[in-house]
Amino acid sequence: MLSEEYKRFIERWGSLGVLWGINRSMARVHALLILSEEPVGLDTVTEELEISRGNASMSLKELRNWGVIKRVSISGDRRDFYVAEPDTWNMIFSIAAERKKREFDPALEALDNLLENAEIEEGTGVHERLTELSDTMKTFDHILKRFLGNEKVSRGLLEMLSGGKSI
Amino acid sequence: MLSEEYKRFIERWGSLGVLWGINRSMARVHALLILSEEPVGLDTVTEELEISRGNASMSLKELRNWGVIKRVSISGDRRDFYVAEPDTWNMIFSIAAERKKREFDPALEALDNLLENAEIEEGTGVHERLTELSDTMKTFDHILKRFLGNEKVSRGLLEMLSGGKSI
DNA sequence: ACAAACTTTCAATCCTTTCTGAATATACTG
DNA sequence: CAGTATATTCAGAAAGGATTGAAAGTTTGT
Repeated sequence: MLSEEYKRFIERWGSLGVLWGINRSMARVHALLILSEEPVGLDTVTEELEISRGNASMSLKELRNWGVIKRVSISGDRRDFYVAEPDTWNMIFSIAAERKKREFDPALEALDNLLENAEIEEGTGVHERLTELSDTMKTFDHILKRFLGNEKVSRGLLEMLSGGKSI
Repeated sequence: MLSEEYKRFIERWGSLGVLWGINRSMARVHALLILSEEPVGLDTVTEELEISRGNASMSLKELRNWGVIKRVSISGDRRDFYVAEPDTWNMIFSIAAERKKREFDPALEALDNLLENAEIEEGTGVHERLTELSDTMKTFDHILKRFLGNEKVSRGLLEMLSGGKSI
């Protein structure tokens, strides 16, 4: 049984989930796992959050796809249990990587597609703007890839940067 | 009158908009401005995109809030016209800053709120995880602030990083 | 092989968000 | 200042997504 404060947090996290492109249920389930001392099973999720089994099951699956929770087994129990990803950097990187894949990559692709297929006259403002946008996004992409691709390196960089050294 | 290829792009950008937390109409309007050689007025938007005036007006307003389009005036014409932000780095930074504000900041706030109000016993796994998550997010926040706060510095860094130097 | 647990699917329903269009406000012109 | 062009707002309609619950399917452990 959850305290009022915990419940409030779960609801708040859930509302935020909508802004994040994951849905309310998923975010609530995630919050529940973050707040749970013990691994959590499907039944607990449905009971505490008052959502259907189907919804709970799907949400857990999606959260696993995002890499922010993990399945664990408890010996002597046949059921599946879940815990939030314990490494918070991992969690943040997983989210960032997943969102890049879903939101950024397709946009860049759409743009390059357009540049290839629509025969936009060179020298026009539109052509110039689109190529510039594509270039800028590619640079961004490049940086994100490096950043998210090599965890250890990134952490080092992050810690260094956050440590007060001027960029 | 837009070519088929342009129309396809606009629709594609619109679908992506949904993933981005801005809605389809806003994203379509944005795409239209990106593709337009000339400044675009409200009427053009409603006609090309076949949306209501109200929707077009709201979308333009929101896009201005995001800082990805600008209002311009054409002498001799009383109406308002709009163009896409011409500086693509600016555009990307605006989007990043806006999204941080909407998605990241409230999450961090919710977390710190919880830590303050719910008296979670120190030494428990939950307490440890929550403080660690908060710390990690604060580091992230710090970096993002620096990065987005000083445009010139960031650009320099970006260009340097993308220029092949190993991190 | 059986049973317990979990997953998937899907139509019906509920809830949210988006869009419309008329009403309202604002700005410009002569 | 009256009249007209333009822009914005907002209540209600429409569309779109999420959730449920039940049924069918799958996996796992004994």
